[in-house]
Amino acid sequence: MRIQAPRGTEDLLPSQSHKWQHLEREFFALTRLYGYREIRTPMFEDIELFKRTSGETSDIVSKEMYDFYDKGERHICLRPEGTAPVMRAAIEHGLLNQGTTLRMSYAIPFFRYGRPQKGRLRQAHQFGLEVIGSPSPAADAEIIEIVASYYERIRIGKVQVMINSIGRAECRAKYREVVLNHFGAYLLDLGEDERDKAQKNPLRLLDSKDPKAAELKASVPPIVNYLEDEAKVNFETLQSLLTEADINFRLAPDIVRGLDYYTDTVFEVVSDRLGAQSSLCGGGRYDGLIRELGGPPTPSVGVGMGIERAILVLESLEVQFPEAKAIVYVVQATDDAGLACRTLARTLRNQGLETHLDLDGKKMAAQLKQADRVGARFAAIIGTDELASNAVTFRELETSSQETIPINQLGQRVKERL
RNA sequence: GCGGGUAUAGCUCAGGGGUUAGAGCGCCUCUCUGUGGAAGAGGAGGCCGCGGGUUCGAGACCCGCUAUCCGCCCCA
Repeated sequence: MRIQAPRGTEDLLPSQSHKWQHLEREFFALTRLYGYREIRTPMFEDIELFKRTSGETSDIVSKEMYDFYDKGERHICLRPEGTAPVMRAAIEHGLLNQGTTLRMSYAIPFFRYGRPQKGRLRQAHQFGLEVIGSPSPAADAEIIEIVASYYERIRIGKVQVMINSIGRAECRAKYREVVLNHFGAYLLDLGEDERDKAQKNPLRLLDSKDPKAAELKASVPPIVNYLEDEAKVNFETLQSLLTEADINFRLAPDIVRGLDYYTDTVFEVVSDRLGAQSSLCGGGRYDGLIRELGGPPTPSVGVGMGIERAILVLESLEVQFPEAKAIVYVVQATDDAGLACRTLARTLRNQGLETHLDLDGKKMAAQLKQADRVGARFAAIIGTDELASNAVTFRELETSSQETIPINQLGQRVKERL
């Protein structure tokens, strides 16, 4: 059988890579303005890292880890998310407690062993941001503001951010009981999945799509009614900061998120253009995570934004991506012009112009065809005639207009016409 | 991990037991010996996803596998 890409992985082809490059450029340019610096961590980690942070009963850990044993019998996991590795690195390299708030950005592949479908891959990619060391809701607001402004900047448009607060341990313990009591006897009517959730993490009953559960959850009092005083104040402050920043947000009592490490603020942005995998990005605060990993208690907040999903939305909106267009195609019209053509191509490249040259001794017509095909704007033609007068025929492909000019004026002429 | 659909040329897709498997687009050559796109003519290109089975005969029917799509679970 012919070897194909592993299940749930994708090749990024040359015709598509400009889209990714564009999104990456915009992401790092924008976040740099807020003081974020890129961090790169390994693609795989000791599996314990994720077991400790995401929670043994979370879906990611219990069934979606892409793990294996290496030749040294180490239990390795391809990272299923971005936050825990960054925190591990921050602790390991002593980035904490240096008297400043740490802001880090990253663009990474991550891996989850699930059943692929549109917008869900085994190897997917995300942009991530982490603000480490600030307990303030201003940090939450900053992250959300960046996310909203990023989606606007890449022309997904003005998005609505769904926010919620799930408080801390005390609040959640109380709220677990509230949810369980509320569902109470009806639990028996629900499906196996829902009963399983009730066992492991009752909060997750709230994002169930089961019709009966949906009916029941509508009448559960929202978790924000049970927040600790401080959590409550923070959540209110966050809302007023978002209002002040003109962010379009909505309270979403049913977003609870699948990872154990979240505290207080959780949020996500969804799109109706993504089918079942509707989440464009998700994030929240994780004040306990660093201590869980053996670091000093360090309140932090972060977000992960799906790259494939952003591109799916942009494609469905038919947004045009800036495309790297070939600029000049140097055409060798006669056999004696080889040296002149190669020299000209070098000169143009030294002037910063993308320049293509036929490698295979194709006929002139075929070279022009190539020029057309690679999307060149101009052809620069040299043959015996031009050679004699140190000239070049400068042709604009779209209009078919051409003129013969001194060869040393070509670079400037091209730049004038761009 | 569960349920359902799909798999034929580079791409989009027809063909539903019977000789040498088709179309459109794309590609190559020529008409056109220093000029791309248009038109015409010619041409190349298929383990019909993989493996097994039924049959005189399988691209077609059956089973398994793999991949992909849709939904569930879950999430980016």
